[in-house]
Amino acid sequence: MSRDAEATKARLLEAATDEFAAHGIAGARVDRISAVARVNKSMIYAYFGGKDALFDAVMNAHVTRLLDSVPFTPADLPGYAGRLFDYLLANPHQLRLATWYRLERPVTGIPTEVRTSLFDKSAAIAQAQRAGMLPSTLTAEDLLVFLLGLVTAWLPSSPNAVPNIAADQLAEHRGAVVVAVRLLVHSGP
Amino acid sequence: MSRDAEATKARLLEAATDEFAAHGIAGARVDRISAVARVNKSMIYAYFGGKDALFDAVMNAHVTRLLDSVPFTPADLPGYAGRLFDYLLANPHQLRLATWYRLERPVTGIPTEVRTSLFDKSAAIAQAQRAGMLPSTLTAEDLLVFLLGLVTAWLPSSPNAVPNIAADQLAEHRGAVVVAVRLLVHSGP
DNA sequence: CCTAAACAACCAACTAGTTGTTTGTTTGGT
DNA sequence: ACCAAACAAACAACTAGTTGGTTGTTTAGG
Repeated sequence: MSRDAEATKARLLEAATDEFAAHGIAGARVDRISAVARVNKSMIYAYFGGKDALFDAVMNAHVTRLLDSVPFTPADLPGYAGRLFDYLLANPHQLRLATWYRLERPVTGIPTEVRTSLFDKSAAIAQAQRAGMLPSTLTAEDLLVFLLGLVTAWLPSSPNAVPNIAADQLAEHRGAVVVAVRLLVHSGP
Repeated sequence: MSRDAEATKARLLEAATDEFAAHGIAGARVDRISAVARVNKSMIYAYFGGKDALFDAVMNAHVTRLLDSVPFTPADLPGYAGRLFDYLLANPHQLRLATWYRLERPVTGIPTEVRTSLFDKSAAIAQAQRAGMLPSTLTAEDLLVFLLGLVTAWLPSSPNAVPNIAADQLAEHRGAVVVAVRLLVHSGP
């Protein structure tokens, strides 16, 4: 158990996740991360390269985990919204990290992984619309973005100053999210 | 023009707004603020008390300005959504400041001013529902939060990793936002 | 099987620069 | 002459990143 590079890297990543999710890039402290991970600070620079690169590593890990944890189902958008809501509720770091990224990385733009993912989802919705399985009241892009907006509306770290309520109380709004998305995709009678 | 306390305070507030909106509380630099405002650094402490208090001053100014710039119309929620969208598009600092606040002030909770504002709006929606002017498919609270989620969905600094597009391109989505809110409040045929 | 060189993992201490905040003094208007 | 407004300079605390050396693990030669 003593000298395990992979285990050390993992401990650093875990501690970094908590630290970055709590304080963002500028607010995070390298010393705190290494202290929590019980690893010498210099290992961060040996394994990841630096503070910013460590944040990128944390971010990438979370993005890939989200993307293949919640499969996209263009034929069942309300169901997708519900599952995405569940995931974000169970992984509260995800949204905070994403929000920090959006605020503190205005230049970099969003990761290519996410970009292509959004592009693919949008294309899938557009195809479903052409097939008549989804209404064309809204464009595919709008529909996707609004779905995300509805899913994140109740969750903390949304820009909307919604009261920060406990996780079990948040869960009560899952049904409403699904209903709202259904209203968007069942437009008309 | 030289010795005007109010003018210096205003210059500091303006510079602080840009700085905090760009970098948040932890990332903001007091030196940059005073440099941009062309005011000695120590005046920040004389007039506001410190970095955090300066952020609060900036935040309060923006909140009150937003609240009495965009009147709430419970009978016309799509219209309200459109006007709110316009305001946030014209004042890009607003959403960034609000998001920084949410992320970096987890303890404080949201300002009471905002809290009561949300409470009042929610109550007004509930009353309109009882009067039969709005459907009761969703609770008043859900309806309000989803409206905010839809309005902010396309805007930058939303947690959703939506491509950062130019302001004039964003404006093209205004119509879609209004339509989406209309779908929520015109449930059924 | 043994041992010593080679290597990887790890650490304590240090550096150079930055940060928010304070203090003592100077200046300008009335 | 008075006092608020403004400033320059200094301070103590903190921060990301580095360095030289130490310790455990692997491996090659006998």
